[in-house]
Amino acid sequence: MHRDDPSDAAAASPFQPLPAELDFPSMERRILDFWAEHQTFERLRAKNAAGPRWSFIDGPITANNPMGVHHAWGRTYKDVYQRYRAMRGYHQRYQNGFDCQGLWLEVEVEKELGFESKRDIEDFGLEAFADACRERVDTYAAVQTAQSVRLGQWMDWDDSYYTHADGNIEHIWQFLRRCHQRGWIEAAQRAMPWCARCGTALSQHELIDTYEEITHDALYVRLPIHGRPNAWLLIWTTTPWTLAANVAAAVDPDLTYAEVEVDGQRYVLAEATVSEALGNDARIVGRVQGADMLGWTYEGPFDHLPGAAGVEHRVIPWDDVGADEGTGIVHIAPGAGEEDFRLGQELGLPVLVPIDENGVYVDGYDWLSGRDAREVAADVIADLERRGLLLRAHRYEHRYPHCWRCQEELVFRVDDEWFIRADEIRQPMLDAAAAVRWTPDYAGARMADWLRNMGDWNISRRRYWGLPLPFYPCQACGHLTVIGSKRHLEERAVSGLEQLRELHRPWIDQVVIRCEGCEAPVRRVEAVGDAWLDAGIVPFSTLGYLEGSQEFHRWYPADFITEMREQIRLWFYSMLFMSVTLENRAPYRSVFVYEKLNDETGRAMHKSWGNAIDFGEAAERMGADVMRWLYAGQNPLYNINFGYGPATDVKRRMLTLWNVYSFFVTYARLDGFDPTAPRIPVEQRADLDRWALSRLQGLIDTMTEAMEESLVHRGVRAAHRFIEDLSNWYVRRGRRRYWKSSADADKQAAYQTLHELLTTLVRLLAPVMPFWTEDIYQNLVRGADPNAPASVHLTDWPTADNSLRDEELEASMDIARVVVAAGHQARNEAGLKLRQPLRSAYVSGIEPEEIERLCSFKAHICDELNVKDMLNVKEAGFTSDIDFFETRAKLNFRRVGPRLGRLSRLVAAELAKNTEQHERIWSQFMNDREYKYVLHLDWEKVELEFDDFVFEAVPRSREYAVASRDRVTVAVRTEIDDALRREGLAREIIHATQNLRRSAGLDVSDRIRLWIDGGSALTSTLADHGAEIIDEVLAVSLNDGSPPSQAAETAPTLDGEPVRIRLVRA
RNA sequence: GGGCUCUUAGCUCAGUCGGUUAGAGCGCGCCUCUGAUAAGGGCGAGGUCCGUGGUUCGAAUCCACGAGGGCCCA
Repeated sequence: MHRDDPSDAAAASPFQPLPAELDFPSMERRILDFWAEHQTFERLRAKNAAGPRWSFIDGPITANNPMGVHHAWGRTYKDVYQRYRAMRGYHQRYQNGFDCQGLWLEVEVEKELGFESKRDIEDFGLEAFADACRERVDTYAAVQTAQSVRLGQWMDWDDSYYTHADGNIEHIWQFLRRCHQRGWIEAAQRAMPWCARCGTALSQHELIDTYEEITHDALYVRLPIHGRPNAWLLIWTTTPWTLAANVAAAVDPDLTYAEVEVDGQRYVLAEATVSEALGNDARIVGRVQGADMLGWTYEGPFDHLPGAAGVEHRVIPWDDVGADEGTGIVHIAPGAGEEDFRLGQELGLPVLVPIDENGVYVDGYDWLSGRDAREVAADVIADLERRGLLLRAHRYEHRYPHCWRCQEELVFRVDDEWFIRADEIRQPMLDAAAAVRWTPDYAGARMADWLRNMGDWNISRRRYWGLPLPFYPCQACGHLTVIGSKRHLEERAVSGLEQLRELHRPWIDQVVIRCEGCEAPVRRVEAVGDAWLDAGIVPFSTLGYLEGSQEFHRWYPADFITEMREQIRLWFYSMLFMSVTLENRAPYRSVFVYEKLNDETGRAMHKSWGNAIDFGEAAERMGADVMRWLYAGQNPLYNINFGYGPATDVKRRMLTLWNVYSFFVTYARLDGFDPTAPRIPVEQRADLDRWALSRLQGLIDTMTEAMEESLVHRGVRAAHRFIEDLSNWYVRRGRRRYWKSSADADKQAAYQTLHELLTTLVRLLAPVMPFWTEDIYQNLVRGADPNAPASVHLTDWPTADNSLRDEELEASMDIARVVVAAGHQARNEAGLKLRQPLRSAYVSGIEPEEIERLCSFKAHICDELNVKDMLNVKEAGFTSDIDFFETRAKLNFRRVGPRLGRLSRLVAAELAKNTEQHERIWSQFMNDREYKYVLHLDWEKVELEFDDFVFEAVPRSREYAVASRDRVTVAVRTEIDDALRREGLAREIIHATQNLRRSAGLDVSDRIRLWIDGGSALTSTLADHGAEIIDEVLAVSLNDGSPPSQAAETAPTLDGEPVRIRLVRA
């Protein structure tokens, strides 16, 4: 340590000292204030206003609850890429979006108001309900905005779009009108998965992931076969309520059915199911093929009720009947089952729909009427039993779908629904999707698969707070009028316009229009639209498409969008559908898809499982930058495991950078380093500097490429490696350059280089870690140069300077580090403490040119390994008889393989047999590179040249500690003579004294008076190394007079010598 | 039943153009270094690269089949 009195320099330094600890949350709050105060975001937008455009569309977040940490993942991607584009000068929209209507909202508002059914909503009043929905949107849009700001996301928050806005609705109307003009809109009866609580059908994409294991009552029911006394069809069902809708019984024509007699009654069922259904005692008295049963008729289970009367129940064929469970005879209720309905359509079966939209039996079903279908199982069982139709009932566990919003069990129900026919647009959508760049690319395949399989789009929901479908079917002429805009509505309206507050129920329902077919007055259908219409229209509605705005053509299609993978079949799909319909092309050029967020053990997060992490709490505990780094570093192919454990990991890595930063600031202050001083030309700087700057250029390229390809995690990983190198090699190797007392050019070069490395690094990391990089930038750049851009986010993205690239230097440094690692290993294995200097280290196994280049790092290697000299084997005069390693020759398969083919194995084996020759082969090549080694096999000879070999050294130690890694072998001479021993002792003393200084609470730059006593070894050590010790520990005197009684003291045993060290501040 | 995808150390994951000794981080144990360091370095334990077959001089890597997980469709 050599330090001059630093106090004046530090006081004048432009760099502020660092706090003791890196505290992300408090630093981030400070930076948020800073940005607000300086209007940094506004200045960024102004700066780029004339730049090229980069168009991004924000997928709307449902403004329904506070945002979760999974939203924060996606928002981090959005912010990272927008910030990167901003640093490259792109003009952007920065428009955030909220999803504001649909079933999501309604269900939450219902919960809030304590409602249990649609009737509660009707009683409450649609107007009041709409107001409540609106209010919830306002509340949570504000909450989510504040949270996003906290995350560091930069958006034009005052310009957010809302999908419940009239403008958004009008654009959807326009889309629907275009669909209608092409003949794609139709109302049709379909069996739909139905939520009785929500009172509406669900579409196919809402059914996914909703199956849960559940126990139901399963029934064996016997039904009398017409014309065959005492003969019964035995059917099995797990949904007793659907028996009232039975119209047929399906059998597999290829299956063999058994007639079984029990208690004088004959049952027909599939032979394979007999013992399961009737027990092992059942006696088979006859057999019949399924095909022969077709045309039988039977009496239905509820034929006596008016609602089910008058239906002829037949036995019908169906290939999908299985004998795995049940009886091989399937109860068919086309009005209450999806497959049943399809089968019924094919065969022209009647459709009985016994329940209304709330799941309640309609009139005509006697005691069932008015009762909830989900609650009648026990009574149906009792009723059947009383009427002698029940054979037995049992509990049955199976997977059954639930409503994804309210968790109620779903039923299937036939109803009139509105659809957009998909067949005509399928191919154009496939074509449009094929032109999109999907990242990762499997997402494109997924979309194509979805499109090939998509059914007609069910767009109607029997709800309230949603897009009002602009469908006006005319009772008089049958024409369907589809309104395409508010103006269109005004043109056709005959009444109700005056009360039209907004395009929502109940107001819109009051507007009556003239039919476009016959001018008769027509009312709107009551249904509202699928919420994916709301989100899908956003590329148009937010750009004034309907008004023919210029903005639309400037920003459409989007350059980039990103959301979770599930959005392929949701938002990406609905946008694509609408955009292909309106403009015949995809609304986005590239799409980035990421996976799911789980807790840190890999389990899904659920509030009820107690493993969900609140965003606000996470931001305050780990910090937004740490979260962002964690998200950005994730490989998007895999689910992310998010939690405080992984965050601690990230923070530890950040600490590495913090240490480098802190090191720089500490010494730059002491030395009064001025970053605005003239730069020392790079070619005049130390190899270490040139190496680090070269590495930096590589990092710039890697980061840039990662950002351009939307694979930021690659950049994050490269940055991580760079930070490791910066700390564990550049600073570790270079730290003495900052300590020396003279202010020479090398010291200046060291400061300049580290300053450049840090300030460039923070620009590269600014998109990922906007807060901390700003903090560092303000201190390292703005503090010293008021003319620099006011924020790191107002600087330009770094570009690599190829003149600073030196790949040879990087390669050599890599080898030097391998040599150091091998040397450490050798010393360690021999039990030689690093503090003990040794005479020499020998390096072998690498090419002569590499050795040569390595010699320029000799000082680093010697210092790291604490040896006096590093020699390569050749210059040390060793030849083939050296005794600490031997050379092995192996085949270079990469070269030899293609040439020799099958023979290469034999050659390799032959070579391995004669290891004693390897040394000779090596020296032949060393003497003459053109030498050809000829290997004689039994039947032919093979000629091998230098490049056909790989040479490596194998340790064979004696007086040397030897270790090999990669192809490098390092041997350290283990002999310790007296001079080395004294030097080792001196270093022990320095180390002990430094520890004593620290424990005595001295400052790094304090001077001391020092006293050391001990035996004769110590005396001779002080004679040889006293000056060095004085120098290192900043002593002004050694053993001068007697120490005061308050002197700090330590008395260790060093290298077997008892030593006493005392010191006081000078 | 069909499609997409994944499977590498106890955990989380790298592994480029196929090249013969498969790596990192975390965790664990031992050692070590340290006046930037809640750090760093070394060693150790820990691998059927999911399995089988094929292509190839050579397979974690390419192909086929199979198993298991995830997702999607039916």
